[in-house]
Amino acid sequence: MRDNETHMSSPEKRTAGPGRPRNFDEAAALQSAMHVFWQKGFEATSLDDLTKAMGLSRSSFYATFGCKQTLFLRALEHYSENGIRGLKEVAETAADDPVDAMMQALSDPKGGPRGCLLVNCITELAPHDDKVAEIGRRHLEDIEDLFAAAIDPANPDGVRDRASAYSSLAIGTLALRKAGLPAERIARTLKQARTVLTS
Amino acid sequence: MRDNETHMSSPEKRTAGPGRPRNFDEAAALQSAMHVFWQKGFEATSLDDLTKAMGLSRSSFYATFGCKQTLFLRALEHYSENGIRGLKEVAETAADDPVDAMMQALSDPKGGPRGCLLVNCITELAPHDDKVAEIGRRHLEDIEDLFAAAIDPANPDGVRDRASAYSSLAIGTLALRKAGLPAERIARTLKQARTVLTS
DNA sequence: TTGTTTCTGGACCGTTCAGTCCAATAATGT
DNA sequence: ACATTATTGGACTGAACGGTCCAGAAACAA
Repeated sequence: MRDNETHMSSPEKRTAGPGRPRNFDEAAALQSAMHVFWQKGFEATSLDDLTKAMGLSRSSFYATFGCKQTLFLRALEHYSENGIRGLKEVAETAADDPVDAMMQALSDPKGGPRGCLLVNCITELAPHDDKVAEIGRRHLEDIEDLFAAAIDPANPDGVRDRASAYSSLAIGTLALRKAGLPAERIARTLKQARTVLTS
Repeated sequence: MRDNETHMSSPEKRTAGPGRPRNFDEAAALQSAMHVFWQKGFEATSLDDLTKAMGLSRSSFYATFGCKQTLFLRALEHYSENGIRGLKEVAETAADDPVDAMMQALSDPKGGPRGCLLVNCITELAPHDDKVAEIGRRHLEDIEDLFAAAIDPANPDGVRDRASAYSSLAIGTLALRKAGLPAERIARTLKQARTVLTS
């Protein structure tokens, strides 16, 4: 993505009528694409990577998703929605210490060493791509909101700043993971920092 | 960088002798290259970008630096050395509260919204490139060492974990910056978190 | 079956990429 | 001045990129 204004050919709306129906699941394809972007980043992901992972021909790809950039943004939205919903569930499930549970979930995401797709994309693209920055900002704010809601209401001092600190801390550990530092040490760090930040 | 094993043609050692001397400063060229990588990342930086910024012809470029990948690694090393030295100076200068000074410096680096070159590269490349991961790991550990040394010796409990928490926190805020969150809010968050983490 | 509509694979296009190569040039020692 | 050596710019290469296009196959309604 070297340029903000891409060709952006939009997928023509096809009238539903008689004729061959598509034999792939658009949502599943989107999910697959998301995983590729997650693993390789935007620039390093080629159309061959995408079509192969999605099980689509190039034609179907462009007819359905328009262009790489459009698909990418949809994948980011998809990731964000799923991630925030999952994080909310984590907080609700671990009602005894939702903040700690959220920190663990953020720091050790299901994506494994791939980290958080949106944090990756913020780092790679946000400074040069407004749309990515926008989605990223909203994602981060959603996370902060969840932290703010999970913070013990008996300790309401500087809730917003503490929520921000929690998410920054968790996000920061992703870089440590990616650099190859042992997960065990990171978890311990997080645990310790959390007990201190609570007070 | 789609592949770990690149062509890696090494720059032939030129015997010093009579003949035209090079009329550019290798260190300055390296510095310029570093800034380009810092701004655009590895993948998005083309050789034209590099040669233009460095003021070199393609021939001189390859004769001097071998290949893009090699230059890149040298730029990372250069950045790390400079950064760690600068951070150490920050800590020594602000002797009253070196931890706070370091956090500020890390969170609001001279690179501005570009964040930290090494954190960017860890995010973009470390999972697929061992050498980058190695340099990044060392950089992060150096930062942690500086924090550990700066922590009040009257409070020696869990020094290592606290140092790790400080750097994670500072590094995490870089993502917030890149996503476009206002610097003022981030600084406030950091300040508040720091006062709590000290206790 | 026939007609219609949509999907599919692969060929194709123009651009850009990292890297190579060479004739011309410029700075040195003698 | 001359021979020597390294630098320089720019042309070039082969591969990979994102995106387009089309002929044919496949699935529906009738």
